[in-house]
Amino acid sequence: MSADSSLTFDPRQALEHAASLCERRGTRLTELRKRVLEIIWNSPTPLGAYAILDVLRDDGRQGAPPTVYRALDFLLEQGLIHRLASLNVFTGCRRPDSFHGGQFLICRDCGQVDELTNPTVEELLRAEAACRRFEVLSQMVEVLGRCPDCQRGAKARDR
Amino acid sequence: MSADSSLTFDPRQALEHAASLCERRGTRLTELRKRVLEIIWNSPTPLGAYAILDVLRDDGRQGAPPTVYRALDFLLEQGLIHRLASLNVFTGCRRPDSFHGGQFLICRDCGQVDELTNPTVEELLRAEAACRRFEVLSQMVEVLGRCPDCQRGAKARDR
DNA sequence: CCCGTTATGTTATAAAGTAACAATTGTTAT
DNA sequence: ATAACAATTGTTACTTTATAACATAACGGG
Repeated sequence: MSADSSLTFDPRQALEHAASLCERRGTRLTELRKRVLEIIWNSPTPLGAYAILDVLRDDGRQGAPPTVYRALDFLLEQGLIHRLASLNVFTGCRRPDSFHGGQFLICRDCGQVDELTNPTVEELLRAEAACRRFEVLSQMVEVLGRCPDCQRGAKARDR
Repeated sequence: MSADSSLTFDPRQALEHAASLCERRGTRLTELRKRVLEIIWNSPTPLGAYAILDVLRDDGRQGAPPTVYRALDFLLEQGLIHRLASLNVFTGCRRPDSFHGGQFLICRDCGQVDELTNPTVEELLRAEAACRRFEVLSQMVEVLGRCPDCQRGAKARDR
């Protein structure tokens, strides 16, 4: 029952956290950027840029792709979201305080994502890079598979 | 000077290896598929689908995007190539015998790629997945950074 | 050789991302 | 306050990446 403040799962909490982080850093979490972050956090599964754009338009706001991509770029720079390259989607970061490479379990069937934070993996990769004199800028780990729910679902259908 | 048969670096060797693998498996490495694999292996850096298509057209062969994507799908299924999701490019697999998730060091500046094969990383991720009852289908690790050459280049330019 | 299967050709279109410039808003210095 | 500058957002147009759908051709076992 730990209230680990370094892990965020609740949209509202994530937004507050993001706001205070940006304030501390002197960067501007504008209305648009905040709204995009909110849209991402409100979604049960990661969203693509155009899905986010659709929600913005439902808001009544005008917008085109660059509107979204610029907001996403900002949020990525601030480490508030991650991009899942294998799916071209974006998901809220649960540990926005410390910059880190993303590690994800991605369900092929339902699209839900679980963010891992295994420091050993990160260190091993850093070590591999170091012994090749390779300078690491970012890491990303994406494990594709099936979540427990979807395994059960598939088994049920098999009967 | 080891002749480690499990590691392929030479295009010709890779093609022969691929051919014998497919024969053993009863899958068909057709002319087109073989040519696409050759194009990928001949390139010093990973290629995008449309770059491959350009080479095919230079060959005089007719072709459209599906031509390439279908060949790539086959090669991916056979584990003969990997896809680098962060760059939308494809690179030859150096260990096509054993199916495995890709682990790559990708140079941001020159685009060159080094394939890692760290079993501990793979095991750690499998363990993380297992304790969450997550069934792993594939893994991908992409470390973005700068290769030694490009670090030197940048430093030289800085002077 | 016939027939079902697999592979390739072809056209069209969807989806993802960016370039370039205009308009607006925020910030700073006077 | 307000001019001047910087940062953000709006807008149009376009590029790159990928797939759907259907036609044609090649292959492989009876």
